Amino acid sequence: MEGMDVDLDPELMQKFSCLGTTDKDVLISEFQRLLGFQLNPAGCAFFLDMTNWNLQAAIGAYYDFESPNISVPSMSFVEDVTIGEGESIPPDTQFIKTWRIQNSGAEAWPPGVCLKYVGGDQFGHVNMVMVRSLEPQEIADVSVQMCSPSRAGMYQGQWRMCTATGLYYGDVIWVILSVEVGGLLGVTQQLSSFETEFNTQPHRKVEGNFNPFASPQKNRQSDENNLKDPGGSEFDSISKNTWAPAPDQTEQDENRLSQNSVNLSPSSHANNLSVVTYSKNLSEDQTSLCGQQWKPGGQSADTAASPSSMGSASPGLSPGPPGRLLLPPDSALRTGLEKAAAAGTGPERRDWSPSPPATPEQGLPTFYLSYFDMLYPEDSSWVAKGPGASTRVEPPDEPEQCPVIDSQAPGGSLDLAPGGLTLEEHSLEQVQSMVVGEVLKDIETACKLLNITADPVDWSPGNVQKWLLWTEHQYRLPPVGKAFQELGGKELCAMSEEQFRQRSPLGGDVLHAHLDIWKSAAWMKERTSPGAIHFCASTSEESWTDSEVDSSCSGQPIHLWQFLKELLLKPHSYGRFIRWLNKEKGIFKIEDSAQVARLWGIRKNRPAMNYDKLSRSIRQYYKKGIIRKPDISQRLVYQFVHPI
DNA sequence: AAGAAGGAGATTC
DNA sequence: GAATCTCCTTCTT
Repeated sequence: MEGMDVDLDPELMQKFSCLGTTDKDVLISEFQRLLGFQLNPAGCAFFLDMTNWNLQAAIGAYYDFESPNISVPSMSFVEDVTIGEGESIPPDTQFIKTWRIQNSGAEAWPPGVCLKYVGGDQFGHVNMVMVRSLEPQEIADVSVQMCSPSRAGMYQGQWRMCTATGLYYGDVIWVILSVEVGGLLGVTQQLSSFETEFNTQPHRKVEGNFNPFASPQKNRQSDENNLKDPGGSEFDSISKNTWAPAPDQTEQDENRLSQNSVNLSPSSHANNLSVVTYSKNLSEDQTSLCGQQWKPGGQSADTAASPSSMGSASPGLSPGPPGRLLLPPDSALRTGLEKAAAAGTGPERRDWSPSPPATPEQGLPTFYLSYFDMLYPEDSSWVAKGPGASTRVEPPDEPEQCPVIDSQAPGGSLDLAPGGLTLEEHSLEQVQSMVVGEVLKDIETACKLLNITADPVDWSPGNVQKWLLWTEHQYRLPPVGKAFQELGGKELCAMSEEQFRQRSPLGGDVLHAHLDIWKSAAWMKERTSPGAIHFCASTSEESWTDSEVDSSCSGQPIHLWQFLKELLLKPHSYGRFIRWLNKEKGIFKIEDSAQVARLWGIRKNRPAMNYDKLSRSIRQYYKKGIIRKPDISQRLVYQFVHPI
């Protein structure tokens, strides 16, 4: 972090000098302009490269690295004005969601800030509303016009304030929607609209006690129970730990530690785990660890800890206490995780939530520590014995069912869950097994996308290269180039960490750690289902349920339409690249054409793949009756002719 | 400028 | 030969 612009690696400088594409030049100039020309082009290129040439992410990275003391606006969620906890809404109903928020900082917000949809369900087409610059401590209501989904169930979406330069700040605020036939809220709102001016102006100032729909009591209770907390979301507490700790917040966090709050979907989709977060009063040493105290391979820590990878949390596989988890007791996973955690390398899970990933406040290392702590209760005071912590497990991607298991257990509770475990232990076990499941799913997904087996030992040199490319990309590792060329899986697995480091001084140890995770996962899989390591037979209920789509193990080359469905079936992992607009009708939208093309290129081993080519292939489906443009044609929106 | 549409030859399996 | 991949032109947003 320190001296980033001073001591740029000569190799990187060389790379920068070779960056000749117009696109990159444009990005560099735009980046430079947005930063007020504080940074030279090489420095701009560094941050852009680090963030996969995502301008917004690069800006976040820059502020994180270069300006730790920069004043970031503060925003605290005050309460839900409309759509409080326990209120239901009928399907397909327009409504206004209003939050009450406060500028909790000491400075007025900069002009041009907005509230942006960052994850979960969007409920309609609005994904952003401009918000007036609030003065310090000023409270305002922000409203968004939304429409409830057509199917009953629990839904949730996340929104967050964002500056004009793309810097996310403040609490992640939530829309929790219970859609029920006969739900009253929409009716209430509609009726109220006759009497009361609708709160549609996003920056309407609060006047008096105007709040036709609020149920503050319920909201408050709901906050304490689970999904939100009154003083700020879990993200906020994390962000404050990693960004700009506020004494008040710390105090609040400590106070909040008197409860454990675990929301688990009964379906226990392991995917949920990627968004496990918890409010924890991180000790100073933990916080400093989050701050990249541990630096594998010197510079790699800085590189790998790119904030671009921070907005996500995939735990990596971890062994637990022997006998408690299904992991090999002698697994090297802990080491691997520890390093991955400390390096701040996290898979680029852009869907889970308060993305985008590159906000400086979302310290991925913190998330990793979260998992790490969870899996090692003896090392931490998390659920089992902490003075308290709040853990949140997101509702599933398919939100038809989202009951909440609320383990509101005050510290020291000895409530017994079935099996004689304390409630905390029970929750911990649930979380642990979900973490494991999550990692297995990550690996499974990678296997399918890369068309490789799960067991690294079986990899051909080509597979190894794919895996390396994938891991570099996912974890933002410096490219290893030809360092592992010609190596097969066996050779790779036989290599020590030191050998990894020798071949790739900048990220070899992290690569080694991730390979360990794969090895252990394969080991585990073999133990549980001998001879079936290839994830062909999905065991989870939601994983690749559409068998016609799952061609990766059939030996047949995958079709583009199948690949697209694969991505769509994994909104948890790829929702930021491609997502359903209307699953029933098969209408989907490519949100990030470049990334989808890139994934397709990886899958087909076509490095030169781009959206132009991919879209041409999609268009070939028009006459075959596989994909078409929807009736109302929109850019990047397509429709499967025969939806599932 | 990016995306959409579609022609046409090349490539891969 | 099917299914892209690649390159291209033209048009639209």
